[in-house]
Amino acid sequence: MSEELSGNEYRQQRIENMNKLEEAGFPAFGKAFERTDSLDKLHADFEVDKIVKACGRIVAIRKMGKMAFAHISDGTCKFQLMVKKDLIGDDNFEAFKLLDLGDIVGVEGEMFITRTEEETVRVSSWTLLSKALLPLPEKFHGLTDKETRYRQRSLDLISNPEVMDIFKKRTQVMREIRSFLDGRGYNEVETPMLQQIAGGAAAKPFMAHYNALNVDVFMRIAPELYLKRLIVGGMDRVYEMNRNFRNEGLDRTHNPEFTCLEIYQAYGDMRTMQELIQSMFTHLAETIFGKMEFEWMGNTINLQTPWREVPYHDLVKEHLGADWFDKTLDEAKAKAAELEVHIEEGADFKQVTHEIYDKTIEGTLIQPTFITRLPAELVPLANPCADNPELVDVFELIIGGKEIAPAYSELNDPIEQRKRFEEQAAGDGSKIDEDFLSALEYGMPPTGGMGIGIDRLLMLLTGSDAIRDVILFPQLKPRG
RNA sequence: GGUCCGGUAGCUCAGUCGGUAGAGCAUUUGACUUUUAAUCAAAGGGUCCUGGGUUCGAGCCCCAGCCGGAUCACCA
Repeated sequence: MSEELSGNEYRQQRIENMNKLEEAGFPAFGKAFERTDSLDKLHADFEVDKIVKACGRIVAIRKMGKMAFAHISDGTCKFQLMVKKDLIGDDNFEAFKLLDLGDIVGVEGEMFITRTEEETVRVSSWTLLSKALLPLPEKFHGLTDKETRYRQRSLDLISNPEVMDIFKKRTQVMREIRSFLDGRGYNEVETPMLQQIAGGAAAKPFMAHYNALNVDVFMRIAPELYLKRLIVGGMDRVYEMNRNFRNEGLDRTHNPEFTCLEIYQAYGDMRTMQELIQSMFTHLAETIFGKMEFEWMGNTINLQTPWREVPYHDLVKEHLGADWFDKTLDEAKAKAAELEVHIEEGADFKQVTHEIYDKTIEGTLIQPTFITRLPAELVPLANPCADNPELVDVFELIIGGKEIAPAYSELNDPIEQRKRFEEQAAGDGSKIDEDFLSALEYGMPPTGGMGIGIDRLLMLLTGSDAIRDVILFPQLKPRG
């Protein structure tokens, strides 16, 4: 309440200024303005004495007796304006002095360079495009309160250029991913977000009700089972990059809706995906960021390929000793206790090993690393390795100690697939996607598939520590 | 969910031992034709997150709650 009341004082003053401006012949909310170019382009094509039309939000203003300087910003960059009373006349100058920080204006004038060597527009006429009734955050420190930044992203974008930059990078990355994949012959497709069976992953779904059919539907947790139907149908290379929804916790690396890129390639396998992701990531790093080294969460990460590849068992032996897989269950549990890793009742040797891996090994893999040949129990939807049916032909890509992308040589045996679904569903037949299974029974070619968490990739590329810094409108609790 | 940290002017932040609520920017008024965190002079602006409690007296201490952050746990 207090902020609204005192906010109203600022608002009241601005409304008074607005009324005075309107009396002086400056309507507060103008029409479309045909500018010569955006402010970054005006700087790029700067020419002394060139007459230009520019527009933007006033982010700084220095008024003097008979002249004034201001900076406008349009989200690309800033540009300085100079307004002189003798050039634009008394009335226009007095009206200009009624402008407030945050107002959006359009100006016309010739470009020149000031004594302090700043490219500037000498204003010959100006128009008010939109009056700002509320004050902007402070110019020097900007807006730093994280809660306000996430809740009022407009303000965040206005006052923090580095935030604008991150989201422009996000746009570029997504565009470049599409053009990279399109160039390699992959088809972008859209599959259902509303699904009657939420398959393709193990996660709690969001639910909704579809009135027209009178059925409950789920927001998808993964597009996987639909993309594989397309592989069966003969779309040999498909991808989808869009939102998944998971009704689970929310923290620094999890948002309930997140963007995932899933790629499938018929007649390929996990190796196909391994080549693809290395080429794609280095391409993004080079073309958009112009570098291969990224600072992320206190580490320097080098994306130079080829990336390290290590079979799961070798990695475990590296950290836990060459004789690890000769140990007994009790010895393994003792080691877990020593490492302060909590083990559930009834865990077997493989589960103990994986728990230790999860808690103490994965986080140490800072440089890009493919973990391959995982135990089949850990990965239910992958084909076994040719030389060992207990292992599956997959990789998990770890960067900065975080899982960035899993890839599989996809399971295409419908009988085995049904068996695994039945184990997963634990007796609840309504959870088994029969339609998908019958698609598989028509025959799915050997297929390589991969999922990439786009938000986490962007965290890495932009050096962001929190997923909320790469999602424009992150989920927050309603204000109390 | 556990633990720890935070919430004070529009914004960024101070606030000592429990004793009249502070600064910078922003705002208002005045001066100022090359400023750029403009400068100079003056002024106004507060439900100290909410609700209880202790006390003669609470921004400060205690309890409960709300929101945010960090971290651990859970969760493919």
